[in-house]
Amino acid sequence: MFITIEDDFDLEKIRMSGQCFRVKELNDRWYRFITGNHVLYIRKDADKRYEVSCDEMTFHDIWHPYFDLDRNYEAVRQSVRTDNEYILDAVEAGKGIRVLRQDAWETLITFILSQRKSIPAIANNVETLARLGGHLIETDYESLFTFPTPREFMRIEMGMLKAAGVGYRLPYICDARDKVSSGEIDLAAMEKLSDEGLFDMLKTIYGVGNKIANCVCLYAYGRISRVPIDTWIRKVINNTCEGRNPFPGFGDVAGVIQQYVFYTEQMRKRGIRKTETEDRAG
DNA sequence: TGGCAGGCCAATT
DNA sequence: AATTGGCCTGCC
Repeated sequence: MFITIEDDFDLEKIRMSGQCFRVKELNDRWYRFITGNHVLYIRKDADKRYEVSCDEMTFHDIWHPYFDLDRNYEAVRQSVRTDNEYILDAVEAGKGIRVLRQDAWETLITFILSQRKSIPAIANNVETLARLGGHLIETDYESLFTFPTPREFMRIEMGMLKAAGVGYRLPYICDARDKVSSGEIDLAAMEKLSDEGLFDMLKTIYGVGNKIANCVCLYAYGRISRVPIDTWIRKVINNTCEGRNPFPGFGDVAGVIQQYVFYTEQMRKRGIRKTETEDRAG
């Protein structure tokens, strides 16, 4: 099936924007996304035109909200008022990124795991958990494992969980698992909380601090005013804003601006690393 | 080979 | 309120 997307939409930038750890670039410019029991294969066909592997109803119900397609990102970009050249450049460089609306449970566990880990290490971890506790789904092209639901997660034996390479985060993910399973944390009901209420509730989980709570607010609940401040964003604040956090100035879309900046830093880091490798080889 | 990675908690001042 | 050490493990 073919669809039209008028607004900013760049699959490669979305993949590299660091929100999601199971996106994969396949052959022939196809991209694969996974959420819950759903798998999407998608590729750009022409300007604003995309080929997708699902039917119209599934796209409308699952992927349209996943890609946050009701929001006008062009308008978000144009709302930016700043004299910070770095941020203006980052907004332009990040054009095409969407802040994905991912499954809250998977986002919670994934970002708990993310602390002091490299992106490849996180991705490997998530795949390991999927194999351990998820269930097999067959697409037309491959078979793969879903991320384990809370119920499935409860069935993973402690020994296996320890061996999954989660390290000192083990008690953190166990606390998240237990609070969600018992209903003490109701991820679905938290949808109706205010941004602050949601943030505070997430922080009651052992191992969830400001950064990770904001990640879940932003990447699972679409709270695009939230700005997770990690080492990269901190570095930008220190280097280009003399330590003064500029993000509150972007108001209710600050989280989107943060995503453009984060993406820019990732690209810069990769560029430097590539150069270093080439230098070493040469 | 070992330093370091998308933080957090707890113990100190 | 602000600062600091320690933490599991795997990737480059």
